[in-house]
Amino acid sequence: MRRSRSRKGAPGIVEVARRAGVSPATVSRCFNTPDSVKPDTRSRVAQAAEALGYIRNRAAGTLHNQMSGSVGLVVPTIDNAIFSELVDAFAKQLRTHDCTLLIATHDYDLEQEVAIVRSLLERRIDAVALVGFEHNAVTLRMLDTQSVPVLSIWNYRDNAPLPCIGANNFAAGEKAADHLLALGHRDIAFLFPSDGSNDRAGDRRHGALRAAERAGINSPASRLIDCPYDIDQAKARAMALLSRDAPSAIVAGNDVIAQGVLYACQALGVPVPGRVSVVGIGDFRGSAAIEPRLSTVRLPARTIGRSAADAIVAMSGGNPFRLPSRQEVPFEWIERDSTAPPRV
Amino acid sequence: MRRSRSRKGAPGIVEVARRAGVSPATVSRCFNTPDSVKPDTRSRVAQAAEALGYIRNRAAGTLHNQMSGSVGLVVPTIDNAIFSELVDAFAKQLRTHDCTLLIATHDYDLEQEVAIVRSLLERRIDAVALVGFEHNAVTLRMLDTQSVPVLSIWNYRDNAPLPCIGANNFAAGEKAADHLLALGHRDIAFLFPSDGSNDRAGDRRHGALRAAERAGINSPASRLIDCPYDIDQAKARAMALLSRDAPSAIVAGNDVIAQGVLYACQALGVPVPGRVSVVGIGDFRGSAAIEPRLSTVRLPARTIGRSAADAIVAMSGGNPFRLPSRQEVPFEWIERDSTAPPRV
DNA sequence: CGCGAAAATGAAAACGTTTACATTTTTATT
DNA sequence: AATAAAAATGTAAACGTTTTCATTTTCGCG
Repeated sequence: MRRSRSRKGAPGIVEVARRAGVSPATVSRCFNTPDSVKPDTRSRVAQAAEALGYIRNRAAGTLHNQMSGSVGLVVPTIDNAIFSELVDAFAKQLRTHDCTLLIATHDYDLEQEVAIVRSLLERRIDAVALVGFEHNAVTLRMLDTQSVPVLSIWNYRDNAPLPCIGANNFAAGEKAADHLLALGHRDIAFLFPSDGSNDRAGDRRHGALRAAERAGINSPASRLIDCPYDIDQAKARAMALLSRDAPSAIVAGNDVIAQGVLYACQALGVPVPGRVSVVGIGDFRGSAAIEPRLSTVRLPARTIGRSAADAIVAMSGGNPFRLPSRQEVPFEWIERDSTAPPRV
Repeated sequence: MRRSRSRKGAPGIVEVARRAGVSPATVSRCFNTPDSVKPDTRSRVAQAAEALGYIRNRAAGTLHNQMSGSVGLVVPTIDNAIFSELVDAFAKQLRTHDCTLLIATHDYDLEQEVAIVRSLLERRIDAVALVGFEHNAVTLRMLDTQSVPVLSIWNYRDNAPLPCIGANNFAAGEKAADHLLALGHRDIAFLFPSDGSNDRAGDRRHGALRAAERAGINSPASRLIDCPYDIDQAKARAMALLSRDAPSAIVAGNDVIAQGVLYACQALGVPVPGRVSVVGIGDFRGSAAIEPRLSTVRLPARTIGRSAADAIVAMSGGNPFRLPSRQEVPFEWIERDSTAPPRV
């Protein structure tokens, strides 16, 4: 029994070259710089490649010129409406650049992230996109040592420590709270995850709280509720809150939480927006369909995903101008039916 | 200005070898077969690698032995609760095997799938997982020529044309309908996507219809409604249906559709399950929280994802026993609050 | 101590491309 | 038609590992 050798009998560039009656170099050029080969030769090569079922081996090229044509994407999770839209858009746009996507998730565990990034680096990805700004120092150092461009996606800050493309989560949080305040609400509860490694949630929460303060409201601890991005837990937390001492309005850390809150209201027979107003952040799939239709801050996940893909391809081109140092993608307030002035 | 050369100054295996005072071969062995090197040497090497910040280049290894340590996963989309759980579990389990995931989506377009698989093959993935059984012949031929193992995931059939791991979607459809029939419903509407390339949905639909037939019900065309896996569209379709001529029960092609149906009922003030019973298929995140809590057939996405990851790693080991020819993962009927006997 | 076997290591040849450079062919210009 | 310049192609040397085979070191045991 021999070793695994040439993938069974799959032909290489030299077989194609032989069949087309040219040198391997010419075949290579047909794929990489087609304009540099005579149309006639080109078609002979194409025909030979087709006949042989040739599929080039990018690993060989990668070895030679350090470009793999793949980029890495590291997200906390995709098992959640939060990121799936972003990832989907990113993946699709990447394909238009003939670039493949290596993806990995770490469940908000930054230790895992280190291992993941190392693994991506071993595969010589051309660039990597990470969600948010909170990262292990080791992660960042490795990336730097290997001089692999990094792009932080999803969140945006004026003073971001990394090139980034995303929405201003602080402002989004402000916006959500401001809407409620403008309607006249004074007793507002905030349901946000507190996870320290989640800077997006942190920014939103700070933004919302800042808005409340600005309006002269000092929220007691009982109005600041810790809640993960999980619909079941959100529903449970909201039911506890509502059956004890319902506020007149609730700001949810994202639409998943808002959805849980809405279900809690239904379960308890609390009218929305009659008795309680609810705002979300994100505008996920389904937020426009839920009853009552959810008022929320739309974070343009697809736009971010697409721009990020374009940017990362540009960055990985070895381009010295690591282009989009920072790009803020605007969000939008979407008013629907889950908010109204407080009962007097 | 030179070409891109050795990634800036990132050290290679020979630098590590020099620093540790051993040959490159020994360094290589430290990573691949640590037991074959003396503990003392091993630690010297580890130390040198650490000091230099060495990250091995798998492309080089791939070139040599045809194993990349990456597998491909091709799904229609991840922008949807349907697959995100599956993909997430698959990705996580793969990491436990120190294997990376190349992912791509084709939006139910089998032409795209061909291009995607070619692109994955160029990166020399060790195996590839595809969703379902419907694939372009070219796709399958390429895979065969390159002798790359394929695993079909998500759906299961006794006579599947490919090794597969998944749930029996036909039986799941039967189960959903049977529950309604057992409750005494005779006027049932079916909301399913009809997309020809979606064998999972097709199987479910056939299963549900078969169950109805078996009960002596011959559903008129007006009860067979075409509906994509999209919550907004499902809601719209359901509103049209309910406001015209409401059936006593609805089988939804999956939980996303069911969710839309439930929202439609709320929007119209149709009591569930009082006036209309609704069953879903899938048991997605949120189906247990929605009001009324959705009765559904739980398809164990995470279990499938995990098993599929294990299986594909086993298959890519060059193992001649392409192990799990077919593996059926059982589903489970989850009865909650959206179903009841018909009003008399 | 010495011997043979086993374990650890080293030397060097792959692996399948890409690309700088050399060479040949084509084209444009006179 | 001759020639210079441009375009097309070929030659061969990388790229950074892994692995076979050969060599050296270590070990067990008489």
